[in-house]
Amino acid sequence: MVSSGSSTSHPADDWLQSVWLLVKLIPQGKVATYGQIAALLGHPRHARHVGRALRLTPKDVDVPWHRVVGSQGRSVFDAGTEQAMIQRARLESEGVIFNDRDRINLKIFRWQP
DNA sequence: CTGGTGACGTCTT
DNA sequence: GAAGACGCCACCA
Repeated sequence: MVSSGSSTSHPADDWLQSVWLLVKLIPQGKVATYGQIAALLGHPRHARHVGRALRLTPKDVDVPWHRVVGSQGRSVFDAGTEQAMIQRARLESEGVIFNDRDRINLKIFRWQP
């Protein structure tokens, strides 16, 4: 059966699937960075593409995107935006502590596969 | 093809 | 430590 590329699978889709799959592995109460996800997938300099993949995540796919933050343990969203507040609320409800400067201590909360 | 853009990261001031 | 410049690369007008 299908051996070579299924007409329905596009290289870009493969990337999206890989990102979603990995992000799903982040346990509750832990976070990962975009760069970390990219590196784990074998593409150290594709942090932005991880973000793109998460942005394209369909609603019917359950992916804990809120557990992915910037390299400084800070949300990449501007404070005040809907996304930023949802992310913070969900993380805090999982036990993640935010700094007085809205920062997460990666030494403690970073996911280590 | 060229240029602008983006759920990022790193280096330099 | 904050802010700006660059780097990276897929995508789109």
